[in-house]
Amino acid sequence: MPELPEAETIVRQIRPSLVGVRLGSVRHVRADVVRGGSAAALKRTLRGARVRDVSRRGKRVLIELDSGDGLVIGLGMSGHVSVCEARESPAKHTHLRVPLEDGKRELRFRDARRFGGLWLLRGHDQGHAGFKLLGPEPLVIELAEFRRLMCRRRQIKALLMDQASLAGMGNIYCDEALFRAGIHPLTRAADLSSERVRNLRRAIRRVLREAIAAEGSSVNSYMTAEGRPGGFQFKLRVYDRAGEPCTRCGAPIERIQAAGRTTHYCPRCQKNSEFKTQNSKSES
DNA sequence: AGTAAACTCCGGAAGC
DNA sequence: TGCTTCCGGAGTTTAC
Repeated sequence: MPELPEAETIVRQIRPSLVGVRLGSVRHVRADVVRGGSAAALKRTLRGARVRDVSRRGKRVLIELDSGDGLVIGLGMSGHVSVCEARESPAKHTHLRVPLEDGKRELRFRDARRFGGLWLLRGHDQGHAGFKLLGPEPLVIELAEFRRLMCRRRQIKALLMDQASLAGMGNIYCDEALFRAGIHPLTRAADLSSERVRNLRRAIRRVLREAIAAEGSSVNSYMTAEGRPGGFQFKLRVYDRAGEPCTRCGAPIERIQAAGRTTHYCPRCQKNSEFKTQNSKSES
């Protein structure tokens, strides 16, 4: 599932093909995949526009135009972005095709499950555009601000996954960061000691940087923009490893529900004192 | 107000 | 082969 490292990988790969390039007329767009703005407005905005930059916000890809407008691509859980040969026959579930000015290549967006989508950003509402405001970037946030975030009473896992609190963490990297920080996923954020908060921020930064270096995790259908699988799935320590031995202590990794999500953790390495941990209803 | 849970969208994968 | 079930990012709704 594409999260911050996967989005970052896609951005790095398509950026060189797009920056400074003029877009042609939208060749195909599936109307109900356009969630911010209309398909007609999207066509009008993209046609003839020059790409100023390609960047990432949280787990979303942002294509900024010289006009000041922009296109946000949300990847959902099965979204794929690529710049490919225009004559290449489009894969199933391709919802957006935008030719580049050379006419030989195309920007494409494909998303089988359609949990992702497209948002048109008008110059004046950068950051909003129909979807909830995003929280700070986990690789940028300073310790003091991170501490303020952790003052809430929510479960730490729910808080980390909430895009309005922190932008870019999903199920995989949440579990991995909590493991590295030795924090039980059901702990209330406000109950974390000062030292644990500092460790958690460091664990988040490390796991995200390592995952970016490996071009993301291919656990389901994720592929880089260049069509290759990432490499970080081989370095996951708890995610999708229920029953397998902990890489640190050997205890079997457990799977529970937290914040409505499948959650993996080591019961020995991520043990918080009892009064700091909420009881799980669905321990398996 | 803050938190949490249920429901919704959808198709691939797994299980029977 | 064909059915049913499960899963999830995130918005919305509902309930404490």
